Amino acid sequence: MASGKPKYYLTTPIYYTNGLPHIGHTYSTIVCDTIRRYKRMRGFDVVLTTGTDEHGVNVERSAKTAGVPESEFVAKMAAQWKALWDELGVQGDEFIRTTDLKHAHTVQWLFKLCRENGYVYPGHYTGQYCIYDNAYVDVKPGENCPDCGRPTETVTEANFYFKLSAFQKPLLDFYAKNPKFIQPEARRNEVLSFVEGGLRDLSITRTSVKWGIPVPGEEPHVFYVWFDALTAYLSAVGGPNYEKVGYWPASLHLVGKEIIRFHAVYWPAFLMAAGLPVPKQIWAHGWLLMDSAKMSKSLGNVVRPRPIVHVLGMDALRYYLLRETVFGQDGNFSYDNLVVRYNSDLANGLGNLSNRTLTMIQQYCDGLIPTPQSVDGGALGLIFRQEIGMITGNVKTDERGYYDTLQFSQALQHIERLVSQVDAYLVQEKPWVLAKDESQKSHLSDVLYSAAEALRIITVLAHPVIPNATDEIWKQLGLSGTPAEQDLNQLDWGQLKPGIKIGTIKAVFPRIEHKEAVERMEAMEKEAQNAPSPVTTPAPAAAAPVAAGTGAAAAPAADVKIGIEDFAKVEMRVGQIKTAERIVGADKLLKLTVDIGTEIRQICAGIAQFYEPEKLIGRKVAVVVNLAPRKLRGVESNGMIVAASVGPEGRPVLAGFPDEDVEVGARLK
RNA sequence: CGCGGGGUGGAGCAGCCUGGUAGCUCGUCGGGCUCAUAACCCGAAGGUCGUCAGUUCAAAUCUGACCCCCGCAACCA
Repeated sequence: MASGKPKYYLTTPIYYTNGLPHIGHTYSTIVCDTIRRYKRMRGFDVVLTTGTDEHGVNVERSAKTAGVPESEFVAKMAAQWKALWDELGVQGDEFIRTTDLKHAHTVQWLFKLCRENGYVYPGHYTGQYCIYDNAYVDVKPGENCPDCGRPTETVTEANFYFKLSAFQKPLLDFYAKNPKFIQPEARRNEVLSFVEGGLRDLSITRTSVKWGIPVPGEEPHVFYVWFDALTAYLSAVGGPNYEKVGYWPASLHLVGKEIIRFHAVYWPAFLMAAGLPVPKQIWAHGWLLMDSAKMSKSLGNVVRPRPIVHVLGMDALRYYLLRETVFGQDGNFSYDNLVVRYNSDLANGLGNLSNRTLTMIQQYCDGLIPTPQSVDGGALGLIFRQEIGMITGNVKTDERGYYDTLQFSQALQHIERLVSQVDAYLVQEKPWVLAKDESQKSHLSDVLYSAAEALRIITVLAHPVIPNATDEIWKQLGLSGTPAEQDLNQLDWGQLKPGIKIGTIKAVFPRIEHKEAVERMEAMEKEAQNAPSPVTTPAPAAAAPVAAGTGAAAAPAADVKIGIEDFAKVEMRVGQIKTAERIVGADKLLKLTVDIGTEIRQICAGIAQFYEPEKLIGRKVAVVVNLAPRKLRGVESNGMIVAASVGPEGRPVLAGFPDEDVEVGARLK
């Protein structure tokens, strides 16, 4: 560890293990891995931490559903997260689990420091608690649970508070002194206005939860989410011994925009309270939005990384995620686009260039890198020198390049341009013509040397994003070592040594038929969604999930079977709509009165966008009659009209009885 | 006055912070080349940069107002 290199510590979010990774988590992680690789090549001593957040009620509940102890449940989940990162070529240096012992020690230590400094005090948390879901919900007293609709109770529990309110000014001062602390700027403004609006103290422990890190000497208190999870960044690099290990404070926490507040407000406040150094920068990236229309009709339109990796390879996924969206902004994900990018940029672009260059060296130069008359590279060399500067910056002049500023799409666009330049250069110089003329021998050598040198530089530049393919090209060029070992500070035209014997030529990005590729990925995705969840399956046959590599599955608890006795609890009857009217100010809701045989009920239904109220009168529908009443838009609703949810947008279609005239009040079984 | 994102040639996007030739991928049309992964290169057609007003010598870019679209939340029991 002791090296003269500057240290760089970066982190992905610590992912919650209640579910399995989807494309969004993959995005965060791949970005971090790319930064890590880049910084390494830049001469930094880099540590990348990722990991899993494994505590809390949700895990408690999922484990119960799966019928396994919490520790077993999270161990399996964590193993799957880790396995996926390996498949994606992510080089995590630390994988921290919040159930790790060293993490527990760090959290307890941080708590102790905060408490000693007077920023922790015992208090009571009062909130609305859903006893059915076993969780606090964010509603007013008297309102029902937003998840299950059942009544909530006002519960008060003892817990410890963190004096966040004391940090409003210190935080604002800190933001002012470190204007780049929160990136991008839009997010910074958001956080600023949040903090300026005043900060309330934060409850950081629970007694209603068991699955958590115990608060020493204060059992049954356990630490609550953020105080636990955020601290993982610190426990990964030494915890209480952070000074000895030497990587704290973090250079960069990369997070999704939805959790910026916790990282930019709570986390620095905790650290300030403990008297510890705060991280240098928080970068919030955007979301990957799905064009759900095309994905799958079933509601789970979650895209997972594995099918893509299986069909196109991990480099393709990495490349696509970084090339297609502007870092920091929201982006779109689509299989169509992915395959188009793969074919145009990777197969036809870099892959083909590598192939044609090497083939010519093989054919015209006996497979040896030719000796040029001079190594300055002429016009092409000039362009390359410029572009190297734009992409990687220049340490000497302290200029920052696209990679340094996390403008990955720009960096890659410039690399593409270089590929294109070399293709044009080849067409212009026509080495295949020169090869037929003995007197052009030295010119031919110049041209093919330049092409090979260009390829070598491109390989180095692209390596942080597409590590596999660039390793392969490097080998095919006959070079020793790997692109990762190249020093980006020294990268320049003319460093390729003539006379090297090239390796075996092989397509690095074989072209793929568009339709077939998309179909294969969609089919795999679908299959994965239908597969039983590896953890929820009772009596896990030890074998499957981790090794099989098909572990992608619906979130646990999604496919739990119920017995007939559970179904019998639901009472559905035939009802006839008597009146129907729109509710003022509500786009989706209709207020209906429905005759269910024994009485006439008022029921709200979210179908206003698809059904005219007048046309509903007299219609017979299926009604769930024993549902707890709930107020919607201020209007009481006593039951539910049964409807099918059609299409990706979930358009409601009322269930009905077309075959026979049924009697109002008849029970559905 | 709920929060946020966006409206740029046929499609999908970049450029906007740091005003000054409107760029990329796909598609279309024409040409070239044959080393290469039906690839690659060159050229062409196609854009009032949502609307209106303002600032400026100069606006896709800055300011203001407005119109429209999309997420989330509310209202889908």
